Amino acid sequence: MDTTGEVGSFFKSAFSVDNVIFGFDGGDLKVLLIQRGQAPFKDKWALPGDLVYPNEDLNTAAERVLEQLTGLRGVYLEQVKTFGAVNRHPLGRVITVAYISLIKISNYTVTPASFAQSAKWHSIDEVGDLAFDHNEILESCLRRLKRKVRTAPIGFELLPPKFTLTELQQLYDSVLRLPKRLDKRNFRKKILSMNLLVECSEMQEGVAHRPAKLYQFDREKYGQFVNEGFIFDI
Amino acid sequence: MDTTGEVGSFFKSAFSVDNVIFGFDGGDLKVLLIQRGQAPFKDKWALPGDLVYPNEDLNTAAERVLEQLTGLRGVYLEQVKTFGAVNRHPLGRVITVAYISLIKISNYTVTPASFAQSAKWHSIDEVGDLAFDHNEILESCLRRLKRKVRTAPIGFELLPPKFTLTELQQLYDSVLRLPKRLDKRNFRKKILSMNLLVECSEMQEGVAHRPAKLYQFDREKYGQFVNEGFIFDI
DNA sequence: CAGGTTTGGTGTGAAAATGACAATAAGTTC
DNA sequence: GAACTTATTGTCATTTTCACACCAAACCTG
Repeated sequence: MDTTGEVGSFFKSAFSVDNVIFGFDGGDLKVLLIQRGQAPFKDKWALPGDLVYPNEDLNTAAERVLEQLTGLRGVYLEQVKTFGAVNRHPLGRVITVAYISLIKISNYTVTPASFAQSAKWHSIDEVGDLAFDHNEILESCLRRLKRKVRTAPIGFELLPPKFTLTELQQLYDSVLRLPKRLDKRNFRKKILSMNLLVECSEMQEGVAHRPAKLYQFDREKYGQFVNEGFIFDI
Repeated sequence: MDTTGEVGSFFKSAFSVDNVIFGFDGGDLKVLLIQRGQAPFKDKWALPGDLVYPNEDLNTAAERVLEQLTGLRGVYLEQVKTFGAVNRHPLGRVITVAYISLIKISNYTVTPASFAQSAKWHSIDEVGDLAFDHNEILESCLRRLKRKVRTAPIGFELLPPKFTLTELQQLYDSVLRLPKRLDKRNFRKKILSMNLLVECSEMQEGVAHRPAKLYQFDREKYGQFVNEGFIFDI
């Protein structure tokens, strides 16, 4: 970083964070979008985001945006990419840092923050034209999610603490969208062989068929295994 | 992105790009660092970087920094991560977008830009204390390189157009730093089985032992294969 | 030019991982 | 209890991975 000369003349820009909030409800992968209440792009759907406060870290800003919208704290958050095309924002030079967050959709109760006219879950392939360059941002984040879900145990962030193996597989199927769905027997073999899931004593309830066993992801064990060189891979 | 209220009050920040320029000379993996000529951090080694011009895209800025320093254009460039801790820059709020570039070290001839007192290749593990948060940035970029070199054919960007299989393997060994070096026979089998290398008619020259065959990476074939679903993996 | 030195180049077999495949079990509903 | 729905489980063929050692070809030296 160089600071020769008139640094001051450069301080005419702002930066924002935009948050691609993913959720999963057993069917499709979903994104939480807000409908803009003001110009520019009034009434268009957009990613939740905000300008970063002058004395606020980037991650903090992303956490804040998420909390204002959902009331949730301490959820999975990952910086993905920064978008800085000169004219991406009509009101000035604003670059934006895109984040992914993964939340358990059942924990979410509508809390539209003041800046959102309304917020709604959209199926990942029923997202229309978004404000700004948000379609591009969403694309990038989705690609990142697809890669990362196979190399790190982050899929569990989208499921309730206790889940069935079928639910877990459905999650992978919806995120990855492979030409062929995963094979049930092979999937179970693989995920169980990692020894990262612990069987709960309880069973699934309220279903009109044979109830499945519930499992939990063992975060501690995962930490140990990683230290021993284990690499998550599905 | 929200723009309610006094947008103007936020436009007091600047952003920069910092470029982690990797090179390989047959021995260690190297990074190109500059020694700062001014405060802050005068005389400290730092990543080459610069503030982004008001009407300049981020990628363009990264390309510019690279060209000013090395005279090279059109080389591999990848955005890695954005660093925005509030106090990372002593002179104001400056967030920086970190890029990796990979260059063929032999193409590089010292062209210290006006902003650099001097520029020098440093072995990746002989990098001392850097200015700003540049050690952290370098760490991130190195991690990214280690991952990416195994999942995309970017290693070739660090080698001359024609190279021997031994050189290629040495490159992987230096980048990955695995507990055990790669097995020569297995490595050659794997890389050749991808059908991405074409044998040149020429041989290695100027070595005091049996000269090796030279190979070239076939970028076109790689493009085709990717379209057919091929995934590079070493 | 012969012998020594250095790196280049090559194949096999055991073990592990992958991937395709279908029948029975345990509940629910009517 | 009959029909329905989803849960649960194992085998085998194929492919991939990984460990491992020797001869060949060129150069250098004396």
